[in-house]
Amino acid sequence: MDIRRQVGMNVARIRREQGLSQEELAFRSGLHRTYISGVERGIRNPTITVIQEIASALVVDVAILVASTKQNSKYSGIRY
Amino acid sequence: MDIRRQVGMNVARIRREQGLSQEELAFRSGLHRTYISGVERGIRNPTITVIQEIASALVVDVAILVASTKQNSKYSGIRY
DNA sequence: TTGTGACTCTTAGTCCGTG
DNA sequence: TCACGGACTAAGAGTCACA
Repeated sequence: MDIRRQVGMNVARIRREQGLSQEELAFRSGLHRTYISGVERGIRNPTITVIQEIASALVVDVAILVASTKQNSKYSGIRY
Repeated sequence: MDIRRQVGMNVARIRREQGLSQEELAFRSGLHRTYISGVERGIRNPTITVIQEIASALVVDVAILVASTKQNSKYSGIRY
């Protein structure tokens, strides 16, 4: 599983859970709307600082964004 | 707390726990030794794919490398 | 509201060294 | 064994018009 797709799926899922548009997330994270789009689709290869900014805008830990879907599909199963 | 330092401390700590040199980790991860050095010191801004390669070489999950564990700050009294 | 190609500018990442 | 620097090439950051 490509880590970029994994991060993208997590960002998109959490963003939707919070009822945000890509544009709103872009504004909150200080990134461009099309860049957020690229990250969510897994075609961008973001640096750790960018991921940090997105995580901050979503008010979640960076570890949540890089976690495999299998682990965080149900929060109950997470082991740290 | 700078996420880059956080990742750097985690990489350095886990690498030492496994008794590996920077050069050995560089070889296993397919990255350059000077780059590993920079990541550990927090002066590099690695992409998510690079972090995954390092995580793979250390046989840990990516989430472990980005985790902000309070244990790290007082680990061995290291000053950064 | 989001996807996409095509950019420019900046930095990620390599390779040569030294102390 | 590692920190650190200079110079370099590949790739990411960041933006836009348009679909």
